[in-house]
Amino acid sequence: MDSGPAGKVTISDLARRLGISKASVSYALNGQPGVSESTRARVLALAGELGWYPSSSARALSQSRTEAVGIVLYRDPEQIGEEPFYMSVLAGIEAVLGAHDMNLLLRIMDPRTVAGPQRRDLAVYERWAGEGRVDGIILFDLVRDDPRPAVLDRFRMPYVRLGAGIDTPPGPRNSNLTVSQALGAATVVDALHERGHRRIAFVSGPVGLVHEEVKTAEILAHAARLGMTVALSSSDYSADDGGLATIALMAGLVPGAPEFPTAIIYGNDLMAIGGLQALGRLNLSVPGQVSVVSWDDSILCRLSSPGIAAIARNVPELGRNSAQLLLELIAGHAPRNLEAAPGVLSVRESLGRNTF
Amino acid sequence: MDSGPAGKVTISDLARRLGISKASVSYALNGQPGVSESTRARVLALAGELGWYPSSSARALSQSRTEAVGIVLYRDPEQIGEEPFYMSVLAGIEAVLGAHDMNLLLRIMDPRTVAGPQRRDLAVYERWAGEGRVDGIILFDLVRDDPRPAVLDRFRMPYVRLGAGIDTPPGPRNSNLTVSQALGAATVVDALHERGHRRIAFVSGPVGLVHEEVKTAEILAHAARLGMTVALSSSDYSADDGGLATIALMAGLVPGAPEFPTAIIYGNDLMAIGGLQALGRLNLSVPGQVSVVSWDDSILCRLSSPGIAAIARNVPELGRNSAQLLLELIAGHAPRNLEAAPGVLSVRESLGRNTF
DNA sequence: CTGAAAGCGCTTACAG
DNA sequence: CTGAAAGCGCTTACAG
Repeated sequence: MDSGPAGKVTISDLARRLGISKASVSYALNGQPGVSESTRARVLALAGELGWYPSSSARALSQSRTEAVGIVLYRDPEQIGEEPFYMSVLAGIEAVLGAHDMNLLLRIMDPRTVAGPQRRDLAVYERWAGEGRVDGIILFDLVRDDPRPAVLDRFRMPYVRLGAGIDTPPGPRNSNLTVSQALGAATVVDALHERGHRRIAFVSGPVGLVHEEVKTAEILAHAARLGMTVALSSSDYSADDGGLATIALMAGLVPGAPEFPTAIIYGNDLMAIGGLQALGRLNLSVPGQVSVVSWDDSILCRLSSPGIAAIARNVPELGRNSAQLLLELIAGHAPRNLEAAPGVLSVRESLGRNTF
Repeated sequence: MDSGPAGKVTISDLARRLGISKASVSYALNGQPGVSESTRARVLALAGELGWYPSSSARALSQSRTEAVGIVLYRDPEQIGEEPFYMSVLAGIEAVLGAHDMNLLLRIMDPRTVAGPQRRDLAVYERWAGEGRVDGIILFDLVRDDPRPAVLDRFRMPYVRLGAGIDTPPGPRNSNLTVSQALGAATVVDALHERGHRRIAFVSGPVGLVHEEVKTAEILAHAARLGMTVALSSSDYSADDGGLATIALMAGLVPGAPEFPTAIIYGNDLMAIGGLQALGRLNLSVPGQVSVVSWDDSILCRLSSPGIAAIARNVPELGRNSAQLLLELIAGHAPRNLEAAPGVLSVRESLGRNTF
């Protein structure tokens, strides 16, 4: 009920005013043994009265714990804004972190403002780790030969890989939230096969992203088992480029011809949206002549007309699980992998029977 | 080029190995005067070799600067994921913060898990300020009699209000990024008036949000000047609730009747989307019988069919400007207000002539 | 130009 | 149960 500090209230202030030592104050405030209950009560009362808060820097310095977790989003900010995935997974992460009074340090970096061949985000990871600014890190968008784990390992910084392949082993200081792309691939390819599609196409996200490469491999494998053929293309996850990839894929092909894909799978929702528009420009009807399926569901797929069928994953749950894994690591528990629940197919108008 | 620290390298390590004092090392590392150039060079070389990084906690403790800025998003996480506004403004903020090596501390809190009448986010602001965890804060979603400024003022924590009314004065330790809703209201109401609309409706966001209240007042004022009438409703920014508000607004009204609004303005894109679907369910054609305009533009408005006309603001710029204002405050400059550029109307199919 | 020392606000063995 | 002291890793007057 005081009118506010004219400067920070410290445990020294509390100790002085109570005529006891800083140590006793600290024990009392932290619920540690070593003080009588009456002393503890007096300390807590005065702390409340004076509006004492522990200095996070002082605590971090003496405990080597910052109570913060870091995430770097290395993606075109414009895309990040349009793709609901990121905010949803962040919200899931935050729900768990907040419940444990942990803070999220977020960095959004635009890869396009790059000069050299080096990823600019590496410097941020190195700095955060070197400065001891965070207690752990969650890694998004893993790529083949990802350079980030080595940097973090060097500093003994705990981390979780979100969306690692199911065969990724946990390390000495890192767990993985694994995603089985095989199940997703089977779901979507089966759905197309059932509807009579025999020649399909897959427009993946950026080459190099592990989960996109695995998706591609799994789609190829599952389609081959069912005697289907797959045309491949890749794009940068944006709607515009997804449209371009679609045009490159379909240009010059005659509907009904043997090499004409009767269904296209897109690696994310934005590319599916762009693809849908491109198909319209090519005068191809969806789903009349071409079916469209997105690998991720979102409001965009629901809003589109026709609505876009999609593999729906529980994205906030992805976030919650990875945060949980990281908190365990930070608490000193043994690393472990956790497998994310597979997505289910949301059937919408863009998915139809092959009519050829 | 070392193989990595088996523990943190400190300035004491550097001082010992070079046979000089910690003070000299510190001066050398920070580009301060007080060391010879040759000593400085030796220190920098060794620091590089050993992979030294300053401890952020130690620095924060001795400088009372955390190099972090805080933001609390107190909104339904699901909505946040769907609405591109938040990620876009965060990306803009990050662009400026990152360029100044500042970090963003983000908290996403779900207001629905509330128990009492008190806003749960207040505790986070108080804690961040009390613990000295951030150097400044950006406030989103200002409400009437917003309790947050008082909390921050009490701790002398610098802050910027994003989207304050143009008449909000800067305080001793806070600047404002103001938005002129009058210009937006004039733009949209004029556009409707020109197209022959005389009775319109406005579905605002949550009552209590300052910018929604101001939007309402400005729309009413401008419409009155033009001899138009306005029916009012409010909703919670979600698509579903925007649909419900629309139904409540239009139910029982006969197209063409004097009290039938021929155009509806929505406070954000999600409500406009939901409203559009609701109008469809009411068998009202857009823009044949009702025109629709959203106060914020996004990919959702572009994707919708019919496309939704919208007031397009430069959202990342909003973020960049507010971050800039906050960095100035943190650097000790005088508070000031900055007025955001007014939005321009993106005309799309949902905006048509009044046919009654 | 350089070093010894105090201080930032906490935590944590270590003696009484 | 309580206090005096050292330490976390920096910065910054203050003497030489």
